[in-house]
Amino acid sequence: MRLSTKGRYAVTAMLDLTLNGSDGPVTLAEISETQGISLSYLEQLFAALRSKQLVKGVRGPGGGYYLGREADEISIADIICAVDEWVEFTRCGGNRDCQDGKRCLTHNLWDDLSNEIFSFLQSITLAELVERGGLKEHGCRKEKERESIMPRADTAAA
Amino acid sequence: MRLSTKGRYAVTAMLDLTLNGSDGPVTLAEISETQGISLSYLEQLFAALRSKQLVKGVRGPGGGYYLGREADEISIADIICAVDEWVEFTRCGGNRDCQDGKRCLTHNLWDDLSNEIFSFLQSITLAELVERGGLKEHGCRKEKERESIMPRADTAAA
DNA sequence: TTTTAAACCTAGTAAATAACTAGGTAATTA
DNA sequence: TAATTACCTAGTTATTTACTAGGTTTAAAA
Repeated sequence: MRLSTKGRYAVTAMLDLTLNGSDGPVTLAEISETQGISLSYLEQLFAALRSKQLVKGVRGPGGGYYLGREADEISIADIICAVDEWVEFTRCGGNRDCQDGKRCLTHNLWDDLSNEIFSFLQSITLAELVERGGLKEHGCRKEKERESIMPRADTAAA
Repeated sequence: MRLSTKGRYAVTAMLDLTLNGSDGPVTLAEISETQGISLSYLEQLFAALRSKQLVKGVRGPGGGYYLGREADEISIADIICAVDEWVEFTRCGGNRDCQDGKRCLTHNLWDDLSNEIFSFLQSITLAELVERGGLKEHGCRKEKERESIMPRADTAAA
């Protein structure tokens, strides 16, 4: 499991879909504007998300993106795995007898950690994240200002 | 908490010290040879480890490195934090009201995950790792071949 | 039917980092 | 005094991140 800002961007964008997708598709231009992520970078992230059926694209004017499944059926692990492809913590390529028939000494460590992180992220869905954050009421973009989910890079504290 | 091969190299090297440090200091040349990590890169890693008192250097012929504390008093988190300096998962710089007085929606998520990973790695010491791996008997480099702890990059499976 | 707004696609680029190389100096032992 | 080690500094290459620039399709709206 790899953890980077890339995966966090993807989670942020998916959260934006969750919050604002109830009345029509959300455009990447909107997400780009609100969350401060470049449009073309979002397109790349969404290409990966789409290939895993986590989002559905609608072309043409009035188009945009929907969640590919219900928000309570998409885990954070799903999202991160889609954009940050799995990188083994070990160098063994995943085979269990990497060291002359037995597993190398650190193998179990990184394996366990990897599982730990994965199950943590898999246990949290987009729906739960919205509930937990208590920000469900901010989702209606027709009546209120859209809201940034993550601080912008340029306004982040030093 | 950042997780990269850098931190894994450091853990591997520290494990080598743990296994082979019982009869005199271990040289970086030995670790470099056995674990397949470049000498100069090891020197950089050990500069960081030394600054955190995780290792003690002994200069001159017959010199090398010892563990800075007992193996059961050094956690994996200690090692990784020494070489992979902490990078916030959030962009908030750690302040709790990054989003107009309230915490951003993903803040708690990354915060929780970060804590999860940290406490996992903090709960495991070098000593435990050696016991768990059941490789304690391989530590005597005078009588047996030294053993690679992690597969070399060039021999790793494709 | 034309225009327009969006997804969708490809290639390239700048910045950061990881991992390494090269070439030293300083301390300690034999 | 010579050898061996830690210790230090300044580069270099490869990879990845995040972005830019330019397209093409699709479908709604004018």
